[in-house]
Amino acid sequence: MTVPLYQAKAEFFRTLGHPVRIRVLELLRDGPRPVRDLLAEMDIEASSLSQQLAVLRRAGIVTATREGPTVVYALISVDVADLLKAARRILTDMIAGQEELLAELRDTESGKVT
Amino acid sequence: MTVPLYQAKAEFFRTLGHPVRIRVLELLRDGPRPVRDLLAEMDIEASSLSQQLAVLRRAGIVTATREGPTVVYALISVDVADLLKAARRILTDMIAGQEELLAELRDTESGKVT
DNA sequence: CAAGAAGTTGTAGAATTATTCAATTCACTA
DNA sequence: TAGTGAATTGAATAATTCTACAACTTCTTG
Repeated sequence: MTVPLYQAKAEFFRTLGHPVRIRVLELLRDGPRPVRDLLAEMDIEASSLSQQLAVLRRAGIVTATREGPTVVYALISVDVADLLKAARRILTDMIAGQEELLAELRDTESGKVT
Repeated sequence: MTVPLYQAKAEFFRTLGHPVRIRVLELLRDGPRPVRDLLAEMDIEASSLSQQLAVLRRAGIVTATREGPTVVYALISVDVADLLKAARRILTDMIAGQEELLAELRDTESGKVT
């Protein structure tokens, strides 16, 4: 094998590490969509979106197929949806943890020493 | 809320996007471990490892607790393990796909037109 | 207290990524 | 075939992140 798996994994995660790319993947979770559609949900310029789509394409996470004048994107694997779900779970846990911490700090500040 | 969720997600993935950090998380999957232990499995300098541990700490993905002269790291959430598993699934699918493609190319090259 | 082991931090320079805007391709239709 | 909508590409600049090394902190033990 050329690239150790943990390095491939790191590259893969790095590919996901961009707000626009995440949004694209989340939109594609509900099925394939033309670029125009993605663009409509996103308030960025077409070329910026295209740059990010290219990153996802190069990484092999999505596929693009031309249909006449429009290009339709899709996830290569539905497993990507699971991954995003797992990430959300972790994040909500983390945020909940932070809120607890915050609440604790508030209480402490107002005199109650815990 | 301050930061939209998709941005938090992107940051989270970006945090995972480094080979050393991935290895650390994989090692921590089996339970908490002292830095010394991690270091032994990794063939990098202590300071480099420390840098990456700091990234994970700041992101709140791991916790560090001092126990005498050593510092023990642990995952904040076991869900992180699920995430890594999901990632492996996707990657192995992708690699399998590439191999198929490769095989196809090989066949084509040797005369068989598909 | 001095010395050593275990980790962490600061930081400078190199390397990657992001962002933006103009130019380009491709497909369709008047 | 000229024009238009849809999307991509190229390339320059700005911003982040990596890497490596030296200095530093903490704890422990002689």
